[in-house]
Amino acid sequence: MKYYAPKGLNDITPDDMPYWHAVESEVRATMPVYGYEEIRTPMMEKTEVFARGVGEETDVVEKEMYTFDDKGGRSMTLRPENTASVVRAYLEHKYYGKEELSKWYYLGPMFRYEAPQKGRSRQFHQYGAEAIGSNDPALDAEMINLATDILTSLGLNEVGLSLNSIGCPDDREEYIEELVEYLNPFKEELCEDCQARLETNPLRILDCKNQACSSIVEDGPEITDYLCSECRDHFKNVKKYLDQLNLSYTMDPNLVRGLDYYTKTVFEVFSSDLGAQDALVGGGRYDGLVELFGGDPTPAVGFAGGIERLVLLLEELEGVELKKRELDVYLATLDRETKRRGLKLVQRLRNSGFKTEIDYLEKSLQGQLGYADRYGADVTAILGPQELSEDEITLRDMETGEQTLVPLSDFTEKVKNLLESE
RNA sequence: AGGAGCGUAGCUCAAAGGUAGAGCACUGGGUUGUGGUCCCAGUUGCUGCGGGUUCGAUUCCCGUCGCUCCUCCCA
Repeated sequence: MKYYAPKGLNDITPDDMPYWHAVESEVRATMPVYGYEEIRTPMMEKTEVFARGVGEETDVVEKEMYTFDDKGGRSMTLRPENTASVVRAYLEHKYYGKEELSKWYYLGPMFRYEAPQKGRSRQFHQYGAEAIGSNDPALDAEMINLATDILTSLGLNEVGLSLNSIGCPDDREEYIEELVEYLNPFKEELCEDCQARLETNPLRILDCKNQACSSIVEDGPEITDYLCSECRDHFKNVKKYLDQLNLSYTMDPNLVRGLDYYTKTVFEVFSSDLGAQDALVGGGRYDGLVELFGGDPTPAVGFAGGIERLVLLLEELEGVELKKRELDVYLATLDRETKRRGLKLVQRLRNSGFKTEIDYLEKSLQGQLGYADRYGADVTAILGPQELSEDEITLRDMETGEQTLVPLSDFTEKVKNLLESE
């Protein structure tokens, strides 16, 4: 084979498509129920949108962006996530003046340059929601409710919810100081990456999976102990609302998320049935992002979920109902003349909305019936020279094998009757 | 970026330093124009690519390309 799709960019073939459609239609059905409208932003932005929005020190910006110069010499980047773009669009179209609370959802491809593995590819797909304009902790709870609703509606019940609050920037500053002070004596025991993080981004040490690092962190200070009264109160209420909604969660003091814009509530939904990449959904509040992009201070909260990972789970799940190609009618023809007449009949059936197929492989009648059977045709119409000479056609009920000869003039009508009597 | 594994028929997978196999699928026949089950027969391969060792390599060695999983982080 000479040509392959580029590494990490995958085809979604017709075999996979039923799962994708299941996810996409669930998203499109559920989002409006919670009051979210769709927004579509471009698949690329000027690089600074992500560099600034997501944060210069993040893994995503530091090493995972697909960045290139366009012909005008502008640095462009394929979107690695969608929140920054949505906020940019929110400000660009001045939605702050149009509505007090913007509730939007999206669905589409994202790009990150990483080594592909199970549940991770360079082009991947996310669905997500953003609510811009309210700091109500009930909205955080709604967001989590929405995210889990989509998963459970798809039949995934075995998922976990991790929750934390990383407070406001002031809280974090204070906490980071404490954290660094605590970690400094252990500096030599930390992994190389974390030794660097101690300088650049100490919070990221919390979610380092290195055994040594995590056991050191375990006995260290927890950020929730450093929240200001407002943030503490906010978080307390988020939890209260979650209880109210019967959404169970696990507190994870080390959950800090990889993107810089988060404030207060952060959460992840994961599945133990996935491989190493077990996060299905990630999200949180980002009260500072709108302001960072030049707008008035505007609180916001959102989440994003990965479609590939969902599809992986759905494929393993029994009882997901999938609509495969399935025929209503197959029209068998036996020679050139009957094929010619048959095409017209097929056109008529299709215009009436029946899924209809005719032979293009020069199969024998036996072969054609086999094909009809394989694709689940309810009725096979047989048009041979015998039928044609009498202006008739044979209708075969594929379930019973019963055949009737009907006048060509009544064809569509008779097919319709047969299908309806099923 | 580093580590591990794997590339054999359309698919799933065997084999073994000496003629490359099975199941499924496909085609034909049993049924001159009748599916599902059954029986019989048939088609299918640059064994990823390049080099080396050898009388002989698909097998052993080296390289290369591709895929997969893992480390890190995340969707």
